[in-house]
Amino acid sequence: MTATYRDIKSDILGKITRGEWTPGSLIPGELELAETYGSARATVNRAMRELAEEGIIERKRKSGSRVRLTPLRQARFDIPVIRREIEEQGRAYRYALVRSEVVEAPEWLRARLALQPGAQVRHLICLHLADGTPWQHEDRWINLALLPQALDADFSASGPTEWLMSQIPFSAVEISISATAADASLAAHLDCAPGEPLLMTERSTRWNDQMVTYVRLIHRPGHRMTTRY
Amino acid sequence: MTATYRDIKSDILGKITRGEWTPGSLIPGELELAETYGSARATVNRAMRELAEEGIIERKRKSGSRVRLTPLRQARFDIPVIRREIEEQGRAYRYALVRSEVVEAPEWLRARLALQPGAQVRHLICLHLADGTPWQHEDRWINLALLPQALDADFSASGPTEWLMSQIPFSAVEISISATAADASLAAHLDCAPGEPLLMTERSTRWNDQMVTYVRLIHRPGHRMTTRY
DNA sequence: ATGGTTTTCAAGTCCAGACAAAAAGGCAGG
DNA sequence: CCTGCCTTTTTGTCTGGACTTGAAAACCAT
Repeated sequence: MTATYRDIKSDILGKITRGEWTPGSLIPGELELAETYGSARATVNRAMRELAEEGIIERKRKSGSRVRLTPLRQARFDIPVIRREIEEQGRAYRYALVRSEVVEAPEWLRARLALQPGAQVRHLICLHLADGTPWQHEDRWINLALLPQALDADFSASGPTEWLMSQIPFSAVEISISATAADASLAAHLDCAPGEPLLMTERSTRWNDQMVTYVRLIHRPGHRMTTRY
Repeated sequence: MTATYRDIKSDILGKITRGEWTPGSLIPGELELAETYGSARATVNRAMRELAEEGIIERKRKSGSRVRLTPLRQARFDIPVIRREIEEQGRAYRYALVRSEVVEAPEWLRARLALQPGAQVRHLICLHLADGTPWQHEDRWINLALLPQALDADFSASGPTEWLMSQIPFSAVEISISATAADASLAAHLDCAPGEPLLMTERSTRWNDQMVTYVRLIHRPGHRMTTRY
């Protein structure tokens, strides 16, 4: 019958959304709240900590907790494993390897991955399809200095993403989203008009301060990433 | 000198990224870990809980915790308050109201906001500029049935986003990102070529199952949303 | 075998108390 | 007035103990 940290959390959130505690105002201290809710301070602490993580309130030692003036909105998108994303829609997933080569890293990639001049990379272009229609275009570069196994790996049957997940642990990732226009090759692969606006996700994966792989994922025309909270 | 939950967390993460504990494998139980680290179970619990939140491991009662086979990657983007985003770059923020009208909600908006036929909405088009160059185009619709104050509010000096934050508490938000092409009007406002691919963020804000506002934010050409982890 | 019931185990939560660490505010000396 | 030190307040974390809950597994009767 006693208050759970969830109860406390939603009660506080209620007070904020109902306007009882206005943005910028100071929230009672943990000790006081623990008393009013009849719980331990640790329980109040957890409730408040989670609210802070969610960007609702701001906490500082000595000064106390206050309602954020600008509720820091953050969107969390799941980066799905593409095979699963498609199969969960009840559609048939198909993978196709468009191109595979081992080359010296071009200038722009060297800059991005901080590679030595002359470094070898494996470059792959793949297509992911749902019920036969193109879903995503994958342009993948793998650092062979760090992942020599990638030289012999066979990507004709399944994509490099799944292979990579079994090969490397990761330590840091940078994701970036932007819009780009379809060039001739993209248009052909994604079955759309040249110049069509497309959503692009770029991802660099790092391990111990070394870049392992860089991928440019171009989504099918009209694709949208959605999240709710 | 004793292990903190952070120590434990990073040690476990290390074991996973180094491959000592492989994807799918079972992690020792909290009690056992507490013993090996010489800490209380609650401390181990916090470490493990956070790892689970971050999608590194998967926990189930009775079965125990195991390393996720597909490390659920999720990207978290901060949705900045635009004024601040620009000012933090040391650039001058400027706001301009392009258009303001009160109209009957068009069909597509009614469908999206679940409005009654004939419902009145306030429609605003604004521009946010950094050092005089266009940064973001805001196309905002406000439900007047829910927010009648919006009828009289003056948006000529500052944007509706900041006004709204002071007016409504929020309860649920849906954010969606996609790519779109610049039409003639967008091209003129954002100072780019028609047809140029642009990143678009759409946001619907709800309060108590009623749609309060819908906004379509079009970012300047070349804009990218980035996150790291 | 089959389906329902009980056991058992691991995670989930809570508590009361303790100490640590950050930071604001006050105080003293220059 | 400024500077550095000390005190106090508040959050941050840890402990060792307890009870709760969900789900797998074992048991039992059909």
